[in-house]
Amino acid sequence: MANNGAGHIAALIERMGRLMNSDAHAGALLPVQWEVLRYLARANRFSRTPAALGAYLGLTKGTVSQTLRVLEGKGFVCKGVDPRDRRRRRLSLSQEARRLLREDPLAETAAAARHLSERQRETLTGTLESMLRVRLAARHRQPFGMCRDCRYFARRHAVGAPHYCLLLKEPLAEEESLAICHEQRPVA
Amino acid sequence: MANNGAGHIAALIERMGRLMNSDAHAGALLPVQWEVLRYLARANRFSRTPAALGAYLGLTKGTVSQTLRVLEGKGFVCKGVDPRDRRRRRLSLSQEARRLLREDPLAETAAAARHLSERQRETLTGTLESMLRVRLAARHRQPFGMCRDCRYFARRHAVGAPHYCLLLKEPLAEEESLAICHEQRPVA
DNA sequence: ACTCCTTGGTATCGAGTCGATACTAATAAC
DNA sequence: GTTATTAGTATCGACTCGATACCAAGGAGT
Repeated sequence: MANNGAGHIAALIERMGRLMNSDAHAGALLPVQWEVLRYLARANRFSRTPAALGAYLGLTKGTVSQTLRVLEGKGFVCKGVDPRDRRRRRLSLSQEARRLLREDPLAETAAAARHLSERQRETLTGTLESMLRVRLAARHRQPFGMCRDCRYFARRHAVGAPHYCLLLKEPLAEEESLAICHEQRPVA
Repeated sequence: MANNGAGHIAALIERMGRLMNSDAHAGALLPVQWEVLRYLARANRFSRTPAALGAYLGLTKGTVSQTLRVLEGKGFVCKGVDPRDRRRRRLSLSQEARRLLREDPLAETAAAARHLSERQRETLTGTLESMLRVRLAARHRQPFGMCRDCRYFARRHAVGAPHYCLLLKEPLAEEESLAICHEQRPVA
């Protein structure tokens, strides 16, 4: 079961997750609702859709639809329609949601990480990223990595825009190259 | 916000937690129900009570009561009464629950940890434990550490029993010294 | 064109979490 | 012996969550 401490590591992460879940009941939001807001704040415009959100959080589309309805009712999320594909909805955060994110309870966990040494933080980041990659691959889930680390990212390709996406054939702002993307495929 | 990568670490752990939550919808149980079973499997007899469970999971007593009622209805948990304090209930797992725990979805995460090197696992364990300690202390929460690492643990103290608890004044079996305890206070 | 199929999203249902509040019973403090 | 305090339950309302059924828009093949 817990051979080589692998089980212990899983238990530690789970306990941490529980604690964060307990933190996330703070304020006017529930844990998943915080996660939705965080995702929408970090995702680029192609990825701010119910489907991508569901893939990121590992939820069925029904659940996503319901949760978005609640957040829309609270005035944190707005839904528009994608002009290129009128089935898709484009999600965006309200100003109130952005204000709320400045009191994100995730900061409590970040504060605990700040007690580690610089070197410990670097190692921890690398190790967690490695575990996450393994886990996501095993579940055939998209990595949702950063746009500029993608094989379809072309730096300074278009005229009039800093960068360009070769997959979606759209110009990219500098800021967007740092956002996470639904379609991201890491460079081979 | 994400200074020194501390925010990134928090985001990684949260993402991991989400993934595990998604895993934990497997089988006949819900994520929290799995956590209840895991706790009851790891806690010593003094700690298998609704109050200790609530403290461990960070839930209010009402929620714990409700969740236990569901698990009792499914035949995974039994409730008895503590003869020393008839307000307390003593929880125990059924054989069926123990069988179920052999298919614990947490094993998926443990498998991902097994992809790390021995050295990486040791470092990760230490770092996570350190973060957890900081976080628990900040929330004034009990550590729920192992019985034998407690200041009230007396090795080979009693006659007829391997060990002894100086706080509760009860003999302890060898096996129990490895269980987690509600009252545990690490050695100074 | 026209069907067939896939994809993106919604509506509704039932089980269950979760905090809040109000309650009961057993113990502890004085 | 009265008065806290503590352990647990009961009930309520908001919400998550998967499952199922459904609808609309786009795509593929003929």
